[in-house]
Amino acid sequence: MDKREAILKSVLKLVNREGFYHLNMKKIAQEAGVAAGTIYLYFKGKEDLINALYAMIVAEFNQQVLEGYDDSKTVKENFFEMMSKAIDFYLDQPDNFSFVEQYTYAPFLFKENQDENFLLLLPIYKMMREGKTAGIIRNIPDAILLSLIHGPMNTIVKLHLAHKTDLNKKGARQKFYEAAWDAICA
Amino acid sequence: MDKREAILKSVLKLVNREGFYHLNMKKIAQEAGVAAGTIYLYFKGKEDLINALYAMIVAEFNQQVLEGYDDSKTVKENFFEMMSKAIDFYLDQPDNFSFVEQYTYAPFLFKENQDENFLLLLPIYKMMREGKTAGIIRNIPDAILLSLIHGPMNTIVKLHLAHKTDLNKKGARQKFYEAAWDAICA
Amino acid sequence: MDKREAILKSVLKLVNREGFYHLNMKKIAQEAGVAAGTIYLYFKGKEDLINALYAMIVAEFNQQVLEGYDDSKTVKENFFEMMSKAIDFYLDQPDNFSFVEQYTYAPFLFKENQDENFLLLLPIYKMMREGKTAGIIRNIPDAILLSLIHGPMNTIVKLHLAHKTDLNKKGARQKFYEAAWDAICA
Amino acid sequence: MDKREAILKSVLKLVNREGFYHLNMKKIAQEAGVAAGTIYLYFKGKEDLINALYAMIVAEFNQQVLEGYDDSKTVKENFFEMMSKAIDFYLDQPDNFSFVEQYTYAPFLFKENQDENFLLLLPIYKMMREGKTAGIIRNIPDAILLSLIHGPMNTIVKLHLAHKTDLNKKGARQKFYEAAWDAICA
DNA sequence: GATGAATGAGTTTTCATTCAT
DNA sequence: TATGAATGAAAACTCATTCAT
Repeated sequence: MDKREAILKSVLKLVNREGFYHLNMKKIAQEAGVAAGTIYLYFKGKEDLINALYAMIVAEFNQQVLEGYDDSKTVKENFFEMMSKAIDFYLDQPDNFSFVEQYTYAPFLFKENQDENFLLLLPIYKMMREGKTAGIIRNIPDAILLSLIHGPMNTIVKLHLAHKTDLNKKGARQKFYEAAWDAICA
Repeated sequence: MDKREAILKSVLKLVNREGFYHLNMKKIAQEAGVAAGTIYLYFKGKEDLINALYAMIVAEFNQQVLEGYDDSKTVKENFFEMMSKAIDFYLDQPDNFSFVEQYTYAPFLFKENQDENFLLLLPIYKMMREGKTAGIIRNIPDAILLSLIHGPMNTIVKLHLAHKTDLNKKGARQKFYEAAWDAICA
Repeated sequence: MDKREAILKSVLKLVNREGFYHLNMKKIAQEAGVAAGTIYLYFKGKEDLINALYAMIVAEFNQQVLEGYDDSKTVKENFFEMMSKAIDFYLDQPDNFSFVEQYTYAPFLFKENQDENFLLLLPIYKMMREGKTAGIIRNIPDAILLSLIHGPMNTIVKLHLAHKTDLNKKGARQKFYEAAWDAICA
Repeated sequence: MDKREAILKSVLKLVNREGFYHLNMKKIAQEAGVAAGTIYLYFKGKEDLINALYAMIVAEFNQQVLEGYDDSKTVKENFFEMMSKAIDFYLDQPDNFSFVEQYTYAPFLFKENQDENFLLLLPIYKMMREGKTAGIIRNIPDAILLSLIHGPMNTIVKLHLAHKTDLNKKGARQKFYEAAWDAICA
């Protein structure tokens, strides 16, 4: 495998397994099967490495979620589709979820710009605006809508990954989507 | 002030200001106005200190949220009341929010037991069960309900603290409560 | 002994014994009989440590050389006295010489300000100006005079320390002073 | 250009620009426009490279300085000529000066034999001995004479390169030569 | 000959914890 | 109780050198 890729993957694995706190360059190198110095051929340092990983995940997430978006479908259908894609993304690669959560809540850890926390939410914004224009989605502030979409999705994934629920159980997701939809539909 | 208290408060302040990653015992001592060694008179070590702080916040949170709970009120009233109390808790002491979020998403950082992540959700569980029994709340799995309550609350506080919305604006909270309620009511 | 002092002395010893190139914090700590981390209690880092040592030596040198200066003496007497004091300074503490030489010729190693290279020459400037005013010293540019004073002194010390000559041999210094004086006197 | 040559030149440039301390093989390679590994085709390692460069400069210096030497001229004329050639050497290629100085004062850095420090002084020794034999130069120890010749020359070049004086100014050199001569002539 | 990715030992620096006062 | 200087293990990072291509 490409070494840069291997290093990023090993960070992902380690952050998920042991948390940011226990992450160190030696472990990353070992997990990736490279020498410690090799990391510095691909990244300026720990910070750069972490940021690069976050950027990669965000890009993949947005791409995958927006993939499900189809202008010819109804807002509700798009909402369900996006929820579905987003949940799939994290369920397929649970490490991504853990990493993103830890990254998001680590103020000034590895980022200058707090706003990038919200990069992950871009697909949601798109849908929200279209729904409000069409009068299908409640006319309440964007931030509130956002919280009603992102919040439940985030928490349900967390609960699933903590084995507090099983989103793969038949009907489970449908119920969730419907309920979440009721919070935002006009 | 009591030294133990001062130390806990300074952890809270520092985690919020600089994040877990940049937290260290010297800074904690300085911020608290005590000597580094003094911390060890009150806590076994860094881990114990962090855990003690988390426990303290959880206790305060649960107490404050459950304070608003009144068996003679309707489920919806109790829901609104709880949401309100929970949001107040974090808006009054924003450092608590940042700390709890970071603590929660730092797997195996300072805790063995992942379950304590969910200690904060105890008040919600109480309400949920009563509402379902009374047929007022949707008969869907607890975890899904939980995600529909905790998720939005969590996200809206985050957005407020990031100045992406203002929960103190007239009507803002009411709209939020109503929407969140629609997601869980039968 | 004072630990800060011990650390500075051990840098001096090591730079003289092995050169800047082989200097490292571990060796400094060992030589000083302290833990590696202790150095950082007294100095911000390696750079700060080196600069502090240089500043200390310059201060000692200037103090010792100017001590011999007496306004009631002739310029020539003062010249001899200063040469003598300067040579004594380095012969008594030969490590100082090696350190200062290496520091001086290490561009951008540990210093921003190239001008501080010339701090050591302050006593010479004083004497030069007075001698020129009195018409006893040649009326040629300061820099040339400086080179005729500092240059020989510097080289003779180097040769002595390299055992190429012996400045303690009877009459040796006197001959040197006289010759050096002939270069600058009118 | 010849690669070996390019590598040597790039060391010279880098040592002058950033000092020995910041010199490293990667920078050398980049500056020379070759791959890091290529250096090892021409030199055994860093030490060998540095020593080769020093040897090259010494050879060039001695050749250039001795070029001006003419047995049919007077000792004084030869002295002036040598001073002139030596100063020209460093003023034409200032990097040489910085390199030689740093090399000289880095004990045990790259050389076993301290005596090679004095290789540069060979031309001076030649003149000195002839002058003493002829009774034109003071009958004082060689080392003292050496310090009176090499010392001022060294310092004046340093001051010139540090822009503290200008040896190209009309008459400047002549004054310097005369003064330096007065220190050594009988 | 030439490359430059890879190595890993070595370096600087940090920091939780201890302990003499 | 309280201190804070001191520790030293562990962390991030550097860099001379090698070697497969």
